[in-house]
Amino acid sequence: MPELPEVETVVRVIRPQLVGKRIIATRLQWARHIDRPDPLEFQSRITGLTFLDVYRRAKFLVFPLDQGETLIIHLRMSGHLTVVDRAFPQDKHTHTVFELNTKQELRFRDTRKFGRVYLVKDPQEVLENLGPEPLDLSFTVEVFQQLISGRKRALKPFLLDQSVIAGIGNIYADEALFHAGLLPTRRTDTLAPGEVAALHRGIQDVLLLGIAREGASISTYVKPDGEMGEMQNEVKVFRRTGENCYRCDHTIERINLGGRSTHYCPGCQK
DNA sequence: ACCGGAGCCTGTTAGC
DNA sequence: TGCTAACAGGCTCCGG
Repeated sequence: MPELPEVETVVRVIRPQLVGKRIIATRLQWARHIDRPDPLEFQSRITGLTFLDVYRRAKFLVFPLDQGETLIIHLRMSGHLTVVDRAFPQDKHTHTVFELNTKQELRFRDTRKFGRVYLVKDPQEVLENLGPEPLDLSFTVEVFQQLISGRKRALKPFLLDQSVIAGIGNIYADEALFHAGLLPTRRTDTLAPGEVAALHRGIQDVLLLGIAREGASISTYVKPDGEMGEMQNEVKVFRRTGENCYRCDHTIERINLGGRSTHYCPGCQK
């Protein structure tokens, strides 16, 4: 499941492959991928436009084009982006394709069809409800404390709320809580200042490690070239139910919290 | 403000 | 071994 580090990895790989190239045609083979505008308008507006840049905002990939248009893609659960030669065999779950002026294609493969594609004049229309980027220099402990203040909520759903902090998903939420030594069921209004700082640190540590390891190939995620990331080898609790904690002698447990499977060490996390 | 549930999807896994 | 049913998971919408 692509989260901030996985999406960042995708951006770093495909940015140099796309910038300066022009879309000469699209193949929309499962039209519901296109969130807006309607597929016909999408196709006519995007054809002929050139990629000016590629960047990440939370788990969204943002592609500024010329003519004041911006393409935005969210990979959700199983989305995968790759730039390949047109002759390269197409996977059966590739539903949306952008043909380039270089005999190459940007292909969006998405087995579970949860992903979404947007073409907008103003990116804020799609991105406006997102909280701060947890790796921005402006995301200080003080800012994080401010986000926590006044809320009464279990830490796990708090971390997953994209309008509070943007980019964390199920894997990195569980890992950040383990790094901070905090139970996922702890409530935001019970944290001491030192615990807030530990959680802030835990979030940044696991996300930076995830980027350094080029993402976690745990369910379906692989890098654009099809190779696995390395972050799955660094994971301390996620999907380690019943296995021993690396730090103490307790067994990793799994509960359901806010409709999400949640993994933690009952020995290390308080 | 927060919680729970439904819905969207299909490959994988658990259970018989 | 082979089948079916439940599950996973990000996000949105809805009602409480």
